[in-house]
Amino acid sequence: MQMLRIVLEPLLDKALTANGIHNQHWRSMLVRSREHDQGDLSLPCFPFAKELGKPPAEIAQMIAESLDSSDAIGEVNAVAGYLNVKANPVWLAEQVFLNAIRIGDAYGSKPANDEHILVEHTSANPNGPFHVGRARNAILGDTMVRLHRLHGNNVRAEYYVDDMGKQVAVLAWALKNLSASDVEQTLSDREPVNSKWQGKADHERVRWYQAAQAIRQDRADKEQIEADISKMVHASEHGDEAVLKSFEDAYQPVLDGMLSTLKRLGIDFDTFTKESMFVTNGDVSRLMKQFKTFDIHGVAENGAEFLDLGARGLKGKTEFFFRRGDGSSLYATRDIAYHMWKWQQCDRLINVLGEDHKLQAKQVGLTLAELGEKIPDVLFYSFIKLPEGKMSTRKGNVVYMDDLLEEAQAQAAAVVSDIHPEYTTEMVAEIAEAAGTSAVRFNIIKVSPDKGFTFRWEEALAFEGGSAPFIMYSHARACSIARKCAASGIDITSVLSEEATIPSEMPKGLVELLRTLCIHHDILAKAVNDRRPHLFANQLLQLATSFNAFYRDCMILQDGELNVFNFQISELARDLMRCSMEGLGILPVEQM
RNA sequence: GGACGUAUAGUGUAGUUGGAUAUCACUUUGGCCUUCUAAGCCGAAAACCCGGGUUCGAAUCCUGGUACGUCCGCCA
Repeated sequence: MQMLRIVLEPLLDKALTANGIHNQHWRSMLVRSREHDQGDLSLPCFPFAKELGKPPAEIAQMIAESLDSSDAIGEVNAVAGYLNVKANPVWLAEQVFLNAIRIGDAYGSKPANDEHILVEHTSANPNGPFHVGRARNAILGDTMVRLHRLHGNNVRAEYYVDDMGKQVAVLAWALKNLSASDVEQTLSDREPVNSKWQGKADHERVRWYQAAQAIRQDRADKEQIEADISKMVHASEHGDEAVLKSFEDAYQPVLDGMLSTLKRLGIDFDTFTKESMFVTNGDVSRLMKQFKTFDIHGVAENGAEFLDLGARGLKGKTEFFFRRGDGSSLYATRDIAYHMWKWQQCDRLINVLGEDHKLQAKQVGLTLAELGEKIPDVLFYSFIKLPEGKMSTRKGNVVYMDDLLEEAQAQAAAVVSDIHPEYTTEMVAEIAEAAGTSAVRFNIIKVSPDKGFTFRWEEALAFEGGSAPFIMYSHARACSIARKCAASGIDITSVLSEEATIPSEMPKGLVELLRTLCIHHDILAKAVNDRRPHLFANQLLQLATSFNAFYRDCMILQDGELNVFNFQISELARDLMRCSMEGLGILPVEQM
């Protein structure tokens, strides 16, 4: 609780000095109380024991007794060697009314500061529909974008389009050379496209890609095919505009299909940057020339070139190849050109990458350092697998995001119409869509990114306990109260601007809500700075839980009588829930 | 083989710049709707991979194992 810490530290400093403790190390020992019932901040006094020659319990007691009082401090106690300080609930309520808990908005409409942040995420090859594994990147990335905006930063969400190289070439070759019947014949042993997704280009065109992959292995003229594809790859890497255009015609509808899936999850991008740009504008060849001048530059037998990053501390395979024997560039080379370009337009750079990119990111980082550039922050995440094992389109062991969202919507609709038979079909569909997509996002974001994750339908579609609908429900309940007040003829605007009397005695649920409100911003800052969005997801669950406790203990409208203070707190909490939900991509519907 | 990451109740998960009685949810189980939305609330049971070390104090740090994941392409 930062706001309490600011008040407490000078008082503690004085009390500690008075008791003969002079080193300043204690500041880092003052931590959030582990025993929530005991306090908000705690100071373990064990390290002072040696210095003072007294038992820790006694020292804690001495400090407690010599601590000056303050409006901010409610209780001070010394237990088992710990000095516990609890904030005064009345003071917390004052802080809340003074707007100390305000956070920004998730749409970045009015950034509070001038720090420009570029978040690059997703950047999936445009060759097929998203499965839930690939979607972890998009959900993490979009959440980082939203949380940074909530934190007041100026953020750009960027998708790096892999518009050259072998994967796109294979897709382009297939669309040009294979008929629909060729494709269906080749893939006769696989599941057909779900009829629901017919006409959605990511689902349809991936069949061409898959058929081409099969044909490249088996067909009699496979060497000719390979040569054709190589020729296209080679041309693209030398910036051949006709070939790049044919690639674009092949992948763009696929990419559009993929983006419509993300759109359903509330995920948008500000800019799309094509990889080929760095070839056609000459950045890549300039970069390769510059690499030649480095003292860690090396040449292989066939003329391929590399940097020996072993000299810069890289372990294992230390040669980082940036140029093939035929003179063309590699993906990583272009990635470095891309990073230099990105650094020209932001103060901070965040890349969201799967753990399979760790080595590559290390190589890019070391090379950027060699070039005198800054190194980007990277948010790595571990993969999502299925109970049957690794997700693989080839083996048919895959769950498409489109299918998951449909199922989530359907199951949510069943719950809504069960609870509220009086709702119209349209209302049910709308609420179910919000609850379903929000639940899918939340179930992925609430888990620490570095933790492996096994996708299970029953967990992805859980709508109780620690889920998005649980949070949405608390918020909807707050909305319902406000509606009820308005309906009973209360002038909401004037009531909210009244100066309410803060009660000196508060029920437990109210105190808990105030304490939760007052650490909300601290947790947001930590989640953003440490790139750990799940911390904020857990805080939002805590906020919803605290609101439920407040709802239990504090009546707002009773026998037609409005409790102004309770209503103001309820509305503040409601607003904080709403913008926090938007920060995680949960839709704050007002009625459920 | 080498590098990196992960290991917490039956299940999933939080907590790791060392600190108290280890968080939350699901499951199991006992209660609460004639009062602002019960997708809710209150209670019970249940866990730090194994061995050593450092420390007043270790889930957290060091070390040695074990299990799982990822990488070790002139692919992207």
